[in-house]
Amino acid sequence: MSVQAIAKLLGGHVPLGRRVTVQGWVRTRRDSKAGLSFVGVHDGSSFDPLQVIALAQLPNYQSEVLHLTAGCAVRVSGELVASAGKDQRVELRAERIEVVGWVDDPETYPIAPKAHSFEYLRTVAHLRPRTNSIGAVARVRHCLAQAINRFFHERGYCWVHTPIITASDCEGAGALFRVSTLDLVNPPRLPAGEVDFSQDFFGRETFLTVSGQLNVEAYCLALSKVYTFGPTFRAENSNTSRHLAEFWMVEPETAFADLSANADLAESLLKSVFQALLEERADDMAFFAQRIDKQCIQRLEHVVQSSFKRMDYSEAIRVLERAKRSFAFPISWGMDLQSEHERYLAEDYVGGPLVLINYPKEIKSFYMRLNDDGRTVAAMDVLAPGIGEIIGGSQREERLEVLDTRLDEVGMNKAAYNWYRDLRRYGSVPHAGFGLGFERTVSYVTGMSNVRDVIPFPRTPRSADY
RNA sequence: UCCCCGGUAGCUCAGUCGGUAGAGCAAGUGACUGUUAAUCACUGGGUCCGUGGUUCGAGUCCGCGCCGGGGAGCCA
Repeated sequence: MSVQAIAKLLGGHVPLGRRVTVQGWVRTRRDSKAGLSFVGVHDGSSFDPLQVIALAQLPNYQSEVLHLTAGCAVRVSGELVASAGKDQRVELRAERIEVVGWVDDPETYPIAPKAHSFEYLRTVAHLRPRTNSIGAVARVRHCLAQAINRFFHERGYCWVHTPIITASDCEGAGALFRVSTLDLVNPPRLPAGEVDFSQDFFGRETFLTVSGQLNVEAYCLALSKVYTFGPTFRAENSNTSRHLAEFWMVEPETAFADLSANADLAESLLKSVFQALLEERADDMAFFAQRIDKQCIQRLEHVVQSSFKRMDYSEAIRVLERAKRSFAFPISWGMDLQSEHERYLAEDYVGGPLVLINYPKEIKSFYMRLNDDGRTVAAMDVLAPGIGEIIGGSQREERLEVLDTRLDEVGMNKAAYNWYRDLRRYGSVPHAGFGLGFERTVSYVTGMSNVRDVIPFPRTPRSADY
């Protein structure tokens, strides 16, 4: 008897009357004095559990089946039949139920068949994937990751595995996690007293990467279309529903592309993966729409159908200055937008995703291409209603002299960027790219309001359990 | 890091004026039933976050600390 994924059985891919085996964990058990029990079995392959009919004639009915509780692991063999109940099309009429693993103490099993707060579930991160919500998030996350890789692959982009350990802070700012094998208590020191990193593992100071961008640019100027998709680390003391110390980021980089092409790519990427999600995970999305965020499906459908509004930073400032409502932080040209401004633009003024472009150079990174006006750079942020900045990117400065001037202006050490500057000396071409926050994307599509609940094991300040 | 709010049963929470604690859900037992967040009855279940203080007496008031949530900043 073949082992089948429950998704296959519920999806109608196995004919009625077939004898099959399923393996999974008990979600619920309901007993009927008519001489049978209903056991909801879940294996993670789909949102819905499979209803198993356990007749009292089973040899272990009294001794075991009647003691099954949420979380017990079972292997069930039987015949797939049409269901007499109304909430499912098929069910499994058990001929044999083997209890593979019991739950020690049902009273204290952390995942009771009841509603739990997400705050609580974070404290049992090793068991929370057994819940409806977190299980659905895991499948959605996988679906999006696959869709992203497929999107780029189909367009000729090469997935580049940029390093996790890096020697330079590629943004020139932001806190990094140090990577070191030195003795923290008694490190080797130079005569002047500073720590002697030449004796460290790599012979120099190293950190966990805050972005794969600089490295992927090197591959972009050889393979033309590339992207990274991997973990990223920021040691910022950020305590919000949108920040993690370890998160995943997608960073495409396209040679011979300008800012407009970059924005086009961002837009078609989001549309493509949202479309894939709606098609492939309708079961999980229906759950999110029912229990988490009523708008989530129509929001995605709207994004897929509409075209993203593009707006110059300067125009956005004019819009904000004209806005009828008042802001806690007044805004004027040259200032970075506050969350309230971004929210107003995306949620109230546009009512959908918005691409803001051409920011003042002073508030953006050194590698962004200087526009002809001399005071703005070819930067772009994609703002999504409800989540804020979901994508940040730019056309890169491909002119060495201009790049050097910018490095000097921000007071960065040019020598540390020699290999990056080399790219501008040897066959430099215009190129552009962006970073898509993967957790923010999962959060946006599911309506899960905290990114800590859309990554399997969240890392945040003072929290790295599990 | 800053500003607010919170920490009481396995979970979600209530707890009045300071007088040693209660509900719902979950769990256990029983009844009932092709059930499906089943229903009904009964039962068990407490380091009131920690620490110091005020008081005859602290879940309750005060100080400090820890943890969590919302917002802000940083950003993806």
